[in-house]
Amino acid sequence: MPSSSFPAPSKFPLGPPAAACGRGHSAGPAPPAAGTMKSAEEEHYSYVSSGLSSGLPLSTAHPSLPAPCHDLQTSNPVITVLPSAGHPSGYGSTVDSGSAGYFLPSGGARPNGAPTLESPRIEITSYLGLHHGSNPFFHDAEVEDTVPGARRAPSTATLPLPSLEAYRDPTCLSPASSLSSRSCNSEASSYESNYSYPYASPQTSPWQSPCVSPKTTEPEDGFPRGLGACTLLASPRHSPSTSPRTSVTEESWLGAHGSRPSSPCNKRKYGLNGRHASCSPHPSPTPSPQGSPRVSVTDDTWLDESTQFTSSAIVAAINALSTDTSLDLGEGVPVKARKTTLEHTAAMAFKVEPAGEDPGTTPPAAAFSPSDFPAFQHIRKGAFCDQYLSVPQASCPWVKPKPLSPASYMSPSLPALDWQLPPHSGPYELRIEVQPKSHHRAHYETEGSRGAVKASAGGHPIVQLHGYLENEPLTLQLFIGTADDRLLRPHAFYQVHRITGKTVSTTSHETILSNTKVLEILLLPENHMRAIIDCAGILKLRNSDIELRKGETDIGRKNTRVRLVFRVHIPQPGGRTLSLQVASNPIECSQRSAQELPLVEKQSTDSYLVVGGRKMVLTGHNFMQDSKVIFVEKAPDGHHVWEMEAKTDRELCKPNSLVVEIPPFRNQRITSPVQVSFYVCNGKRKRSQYQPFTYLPANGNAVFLTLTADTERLRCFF
DNA sequence: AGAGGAATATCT
DNA sequence: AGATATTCCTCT
Repeated sequence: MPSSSFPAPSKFPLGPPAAACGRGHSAGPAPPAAGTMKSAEEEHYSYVSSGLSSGLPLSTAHPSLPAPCHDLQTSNPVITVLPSAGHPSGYGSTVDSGSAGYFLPSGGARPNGAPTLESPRIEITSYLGLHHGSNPFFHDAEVEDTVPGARRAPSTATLPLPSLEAYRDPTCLSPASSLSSRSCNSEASSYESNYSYPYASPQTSPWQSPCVSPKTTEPEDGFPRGLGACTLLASPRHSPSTSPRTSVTEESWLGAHGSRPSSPCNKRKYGLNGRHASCSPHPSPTPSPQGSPRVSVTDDTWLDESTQFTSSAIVAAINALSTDTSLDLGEGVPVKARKTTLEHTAAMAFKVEPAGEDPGTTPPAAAFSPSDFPAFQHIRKGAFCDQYLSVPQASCPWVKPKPLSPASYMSPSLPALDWQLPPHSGPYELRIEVQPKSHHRAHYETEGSRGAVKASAGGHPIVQLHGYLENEPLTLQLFIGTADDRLLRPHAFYQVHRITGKTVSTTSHETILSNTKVLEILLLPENHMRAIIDCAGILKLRNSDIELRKGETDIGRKNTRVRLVFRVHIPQPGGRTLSLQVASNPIECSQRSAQELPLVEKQSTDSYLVVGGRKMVLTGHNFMQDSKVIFVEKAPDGHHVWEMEAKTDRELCKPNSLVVEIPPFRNQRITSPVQVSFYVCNGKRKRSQYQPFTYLPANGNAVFLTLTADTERLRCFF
């Protein structure tokens, strides 16, 4: 089994498409402009194309689809995909066996396979309500492929869409869908997306239309892969004509882009107007409540991964779903406004909301089986793509399609990237043997690569699949996922960046699922199904670009932590496929992390003359350009304290080191011992920035300055 | 390419 | 004013 292939990405690089799917469908952000939206139905129709294309399996391809599972089990459900062809039912429905279940995010499939939603059409109502219907999260793991037809039903659902628009700026309205970062993601999963499509998430619909630019629709793109779906079709809906946005061409987009909007709002507006004219109008003064569902996650918030599967996990999941969509309770405060941190709390609580939105969660997807709507699959991409604002490719270099690697194959039915999968099932366990460093500065498209993610102890992360005894190599997929407290999903603001070169020992192949770039790495039996991940860097996309995408509800500001997400699809007897997934520890991707509190690990000497003006070298971490060293003298009486800033010799400073000149002590006339200490501060920050640095000598004693009788020569013993 | 640092630009 | 986000520069 080689690999899985991803559906072809759509043309858009950025594409929200995928995301769109996920989210949109599910939760649906409410489309701001209703007008723009097409009816859900339409969407469906549009999709029509044939089913998925099949992937091309290489050796083992499995067409099967993922199935959601219900069980939450802590463990994780596994998803198996059945190849079956045919029937629709399966897709989300059945649960399969055992193991696995995995959660679907929003989808609503039912265990039995029946999609939760049934009606074919999607109603897009915007309201909050939502429902998701059933909990989308859990579905049976296995998914069978069913016939396309079968599945379709799912559609049903009304997607609750919150009013998405509201979400960000009233004016701007973004598409809303909330899903956070994932929004895109959702799409990412191609399959699912497909499935989801039918639903048209609220968000989707509305936006889509506008979005759909003709081009998007085009298949082109180049991505032949899998699903090509995108190509799909230009579904009618997409037809440019239809959509207002048509007018907006990339160019226009570019133009807009070109000059980055300074503020998000502007951008958005721009986007809206331009693209979605319709939207603009809408901007209801009142932001729709729902607007953005997603609460943005802030740094603060994230939880451990572990939680995800626990009961709390469930809750979390729910929250997650809701989150995105969430309408804020309040009102339509733009998501951004909200900002992260807080939100959690409150937000979460109620989040449950409409499911749909969350891309990440997107349960909906699960619900549908591709089979049901073959066409959809394609659609999804296409649709999605369209829906999102297309980003100029230029801006999204990473989007470029690449040739399939041999290993890859497209399987139409692999679980969407925002589906929650277990790390182990039966004899198999996908494990991260060596975790990545907790910090990796991502690079912007305007910069050169900043290299591969490394392991904290040097070297690179290592992933291994245990329990696999076959002789066939498998494809390990890697994408950048979120690290917040909501369900794991592709990160909208970061993409994995493939690194090649002589220093890279692991070859990889790049594909795009939905809006998510995925790196495919072979796991070879001869290597014990173990791979050294030295080919994965992290690309940061501009917040403003991503936030403009339709359906994207996450905000990028302060959303700088990610996780490396690894997946493997193991063919099972009977044609099913077992999908396992494991995520790394969180990785802080901003430069600022390096600006955190300075830490002195050691100083150049432990004893030397300090007569005014001796240089001392401090080595540690997080020293910055403006780091200052403040010496503090405390008189014997303990009441007289003087602080003095040491001069820093920048020319002699090297990374992670500070060369400072110890200032002459004020109390030179004091003949008794004077306690001296110093601390290092970065930037202009004051309190929080100042990190009283307690210098502790090796023996654990405090720092004392012993003044000799002659006082001219002071000896400092640390 | 791969880093590290920092100037600027943008929010909050 | 501060905190963050992006873009630039420089160096190896």
